[in-house]
Amino acid sequence: MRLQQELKLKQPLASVNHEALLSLVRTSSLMQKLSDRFFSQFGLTDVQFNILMILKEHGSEGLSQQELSEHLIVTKSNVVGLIDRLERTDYVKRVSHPSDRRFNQIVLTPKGQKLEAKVEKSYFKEVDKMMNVLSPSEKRSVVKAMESIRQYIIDNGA
Amino acid sequence: MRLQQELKLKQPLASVNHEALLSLVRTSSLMQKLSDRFFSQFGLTDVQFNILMILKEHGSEGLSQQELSEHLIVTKSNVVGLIDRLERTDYVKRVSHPSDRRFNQIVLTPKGQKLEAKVEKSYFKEVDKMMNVLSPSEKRSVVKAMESIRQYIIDNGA
DNA sequence: TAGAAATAGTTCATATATAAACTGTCGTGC
DNA sequence: GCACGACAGTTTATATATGAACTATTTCTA
Repeated sequence: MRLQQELKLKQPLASVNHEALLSLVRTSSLMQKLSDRFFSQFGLTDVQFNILMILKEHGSEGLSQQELSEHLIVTKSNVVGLIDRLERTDYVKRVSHPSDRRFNQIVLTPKGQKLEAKVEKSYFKEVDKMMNVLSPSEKRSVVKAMESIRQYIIDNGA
Repeated sequence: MRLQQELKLKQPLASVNHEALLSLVRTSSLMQKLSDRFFSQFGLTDVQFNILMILKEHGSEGLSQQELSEHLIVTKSNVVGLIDRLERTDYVKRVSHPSDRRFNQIVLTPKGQKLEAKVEKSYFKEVDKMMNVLSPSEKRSVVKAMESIRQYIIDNGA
């Protein structure tokens, strides 16, 4: 559907720049909702699955909450609650760092590892289904455009 | 910066599809943060400004909370709090529909109109600055790609 | 080495978001 | 004309997110 209709605008969008921006924002908002629905099948949220994937990559060493907050680009205060909830469901645990008691090492439990492996399979299938609506050259073009926008944001003090 | 570094991945991304998806998600997350910082100058959030813009377009008739929730693609229960907060700061008001007391018509106050006009100018300048990192053909390509993805999501029951 | 600065994590107040259960109002059909 | 269904809005419990103020621990420095 055309963006103008989707946004229920009375007037066409005056600026191509605004149209491009809104089309990005709108699309990622819908992708968010699709992913919420997908992960809720497994009793997870998208953020929780993302944490499980990141922790899997870091094995038994795990990551500190500070490091996790940098991976997720969220504040450390947010991470407290995220880990609280994942600990309650026994998917991750906090392990005290042996030589620096300021740190928690967050690691997957066996239960968390099992769930991650199971969900990951399904997840990549869904990703392929969705992204294959784009041709290979469209994908490259999107990746490149997104990189330019992120560079602008970083240069402007993100 | 390359996505792999930004996401602090140990391994390169295995799939182009996943790379394209993460590059979208990451970019919109950073755009969100940039826009948070921008609107906080004016004591607003991005969502609040979006509501002011939508209401401006609908003048003295306003919109019901239900209609607003469709514009914003959020649930009606979310709209309750959004309007509560905008009413507290006197930027919008709830007006009872004259012939159907189930409806609230949400309209801008004069204070809200003034703020919207002021912020809008600045906002479009920032949008132009950011989106002009893309060439016209890149913008068209992004708009087209985003439309394809949204179509997929809608077809898959968004 | 004692005090200050830096760092990791937590808590609190607040904003945004959902789903489910609820209230109040309006129409329709019998 | 009244019961029932549909619809608008609200409330509640929960998840995600921020910034500011706080505690505990470690490190740096005077």
